[in-house]
Amino acid sequence: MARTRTSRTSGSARTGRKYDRQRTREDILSVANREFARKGFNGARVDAIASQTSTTKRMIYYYFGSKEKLYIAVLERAYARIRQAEADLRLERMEPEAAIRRLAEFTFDYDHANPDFVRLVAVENIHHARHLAKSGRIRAINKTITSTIDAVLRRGRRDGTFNARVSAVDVHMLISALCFFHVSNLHTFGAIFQRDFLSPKLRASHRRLAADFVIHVLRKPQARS
Amino acid sequence: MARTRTSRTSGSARTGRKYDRQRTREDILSVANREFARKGFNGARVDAIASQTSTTKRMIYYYFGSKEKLYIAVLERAYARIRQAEADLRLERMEPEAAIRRLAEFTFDYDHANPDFVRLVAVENIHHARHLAKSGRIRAINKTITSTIDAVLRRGRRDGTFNARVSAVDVHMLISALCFFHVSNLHTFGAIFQRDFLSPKLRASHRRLAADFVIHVLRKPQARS
Amino acid sequence: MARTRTSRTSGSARTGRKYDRQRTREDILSVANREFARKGFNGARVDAIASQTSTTKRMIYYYFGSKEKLYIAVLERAYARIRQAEADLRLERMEPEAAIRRLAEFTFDYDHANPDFVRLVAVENIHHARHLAKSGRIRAINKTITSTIDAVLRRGRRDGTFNARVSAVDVHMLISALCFFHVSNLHTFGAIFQRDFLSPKLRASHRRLAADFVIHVLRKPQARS
Amino acid sequence: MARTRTSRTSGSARTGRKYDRQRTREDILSVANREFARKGFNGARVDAIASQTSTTKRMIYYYFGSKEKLYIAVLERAYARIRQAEADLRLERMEPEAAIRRLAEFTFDYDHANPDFVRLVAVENIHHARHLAKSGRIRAINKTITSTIDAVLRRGRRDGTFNARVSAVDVHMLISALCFFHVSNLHTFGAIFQRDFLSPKLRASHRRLAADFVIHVLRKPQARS
DNA sequence: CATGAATGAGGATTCATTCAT
DNA sequence: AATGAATGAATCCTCATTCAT
Repeated sequence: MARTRTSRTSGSARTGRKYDRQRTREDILSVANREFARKGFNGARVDAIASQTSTTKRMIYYYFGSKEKLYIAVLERAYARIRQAEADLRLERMEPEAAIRRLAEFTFDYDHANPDFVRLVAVENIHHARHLAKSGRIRAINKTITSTIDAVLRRGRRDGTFNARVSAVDVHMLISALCFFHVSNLHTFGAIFQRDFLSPKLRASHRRLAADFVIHVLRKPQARS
Repeated sequence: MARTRTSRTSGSARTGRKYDRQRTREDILSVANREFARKGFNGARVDAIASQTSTTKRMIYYYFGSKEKLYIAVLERAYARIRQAEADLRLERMEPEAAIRRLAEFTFDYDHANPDFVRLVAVENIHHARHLAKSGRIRAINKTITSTIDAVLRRGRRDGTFNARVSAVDVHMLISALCFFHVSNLHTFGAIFQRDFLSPKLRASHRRLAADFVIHVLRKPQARS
Repeated sequence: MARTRTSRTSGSARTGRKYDRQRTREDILSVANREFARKGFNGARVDAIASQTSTTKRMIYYYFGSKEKLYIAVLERAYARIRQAEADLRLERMEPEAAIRRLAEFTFDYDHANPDFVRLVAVENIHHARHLAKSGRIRAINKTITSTIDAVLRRGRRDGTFNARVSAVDVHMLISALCFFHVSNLHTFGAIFQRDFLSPKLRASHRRLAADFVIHVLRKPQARS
Repeated sequence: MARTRTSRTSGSARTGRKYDRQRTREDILSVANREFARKGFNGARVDAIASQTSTTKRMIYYYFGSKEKLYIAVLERAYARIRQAEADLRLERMEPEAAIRRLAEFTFDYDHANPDFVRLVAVENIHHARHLAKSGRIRAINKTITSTIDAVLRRGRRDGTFNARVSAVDVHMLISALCFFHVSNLHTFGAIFQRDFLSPKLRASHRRLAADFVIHVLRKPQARS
């Protein structure tokens, strides 16, 4: 829903649709996402992006204006996607603890299924979130996740499952931390310890650990020092 | 150790040390570490590194051969440093649980005190640890940490404190994951949620959570679901 | 006059004049005149012109064919305007000396009031009048000024006021030279000597000097070396 | 004098002089002067300059940094040259009126002999002297001319030849005005009136006029209104 | 051993113009 | 008659690296 292709009154939309602006944009964004994630902002080549696209380099500038604006558009799309996927979980219908565990597991799975998203965020952190700061849209997009978590936490506190020490942002961060790292640092760990972090067994174990961690932190303290 | 070779035979050493190879190398490495950490491999400029150094760009090539080799040398130095700092902890003298807690807290503190190390590792992951894989030295350097942890775990299992489900690499990874993210993703989180993750209070809380959870995972299971 | 042709036969004229060819053309020409005068031929951007217009870039090409043809049209308009303004002076009704003085003062004032005309002519000279040479119209347009001056000179010679050494083109050139420079070289002089050549006092002085000297040159020689 | 080539301690200077920095710089500046004068700042092509040079485009950037800095260097050189030529006139040794007449004639001749200087100044005026304003050097260079004229004027006033109404900057401007125009507007006048302004006869007449004009303005008023 | 000078190859971006209704 | 969308061909500039003592 939303994103109805060529919803605007373009000449092409009415007729044979030789050019499809939305499809072309999405094509460019998808390729650019991969390139930026794998080479970093500076390592990415506009030429390389163009050649993997059905259009030309000139079109990239026509649609996005500059390498940086393209990069920001890629960031926006990446955040919009994960937040949308989270919204589709319908956490508000679940029991608080089950909801948090589901979110943790989902995050773990999403990060593993979308390593280019993880790397893109890592790239942006290298650059001190300088580009992200320029996009008001990204901040708006990310509003949903904390408010969703917040609602779950509130229910959990009401029914006595959760303690009140941890905020929604904290929970989001704790979940992200464990899930993100397994993907973001996959390569250095692999190279150093020569261990296959993609093995189903290890993944399942880490997935469990991540979920356990958040639940552990959220639970009502029961005689902890 | 081992590095004394060149400095002994250098002509400069005899003539009052106008040029100090080790000092110059270290100067370049230190500056390069910062530049690579803050700009990424491709974003880093050899010119920029040179101009922050007491030597010239030509010397960088003279000493290191290429941008990539310089980068690898920076990586080696960075890993050597953290592993050395860990060795200085003398974990083998502590009680198993205290040792692990100490290691977790140390890692947390080290990552926060050395964000450029964290970023450098992030940068290397962007590049799929391609450069790290080329350096046999780095793998050798990192042997210490797992063997150290392994010894602690063994003692902990012997005295009945720790369970046997978690390996040394697991512990290292868990600790790293819980500490790394707070520094590596500081900027995106800060930009999106406008929260100061450098505040002492928040830092202390995350530090505690990290250490607690590692211990929690290692402890003998006592009726956990 | 003469231009009524197209507007009469245009479809728009019949349908309530949604599009007014003449008005659109004039709009484009006016904006283009400013842009070309301020940026030079190569520095001027068709996009920049379009965006200051009520129409689009496409229309500029539709009406004028190319950047160069637009530029030539701008030149033609600029020359037509000044020659028309001169014709409006009705010099043929004045005494010869008064007529020449009036023309000199008018030229001085016109150049100051229309710096973009002065700059446009300067721009065209940078390009060796290459574009102007292509326009027969411009040559035709400029016929008037010399013939007007010529008539005045003839009267002046007849009544014994003027000598016969100076031609109409000479007078036109002398007047232009004395007036043009103050506007055309305003900026370099200002930047170098930090003096305000737009001050009313200085302007009045230069205006006077210019007019005086033209008369001086034209007058019957009275014992000049 | 001055400009002793390779006076700095360059490696090449000591040996076979394969590369001569000063000569290369001068080569580039000379070609760039022509290109900028004939095409304007925006019309000039760095590629075109390079190909007329004994070096490469890369060297232009190595020596001058950017197209704009090259252009500014060209401007500085152009002003330095004319001011140096003026200094060589030794006006301080002449009678006041002869000195001014000599300066006017020299300026006329210089402008005709160096049309690219005239056009360069015209180009800079198109750009509102924006680049010139960035160069403190140019202002310094131009100090000499006004102080030289000022000394002459002072002598002329003392001996009763000159009136006190006109300043040194005024004189410089009056001289420049008439000489400059004949060169700067050569092409439009030629194209419009199809008259050869380069003919020796016409040139001599204009040269005379220019000198007469300044003297006329400077002379003690003798019964002028 | 040390180094100032030079550079080939490529990189992002712009601009006038045309396509296709 | 009028126009939104698309684009080939430059254009300025940068960067890691090597030359030549």
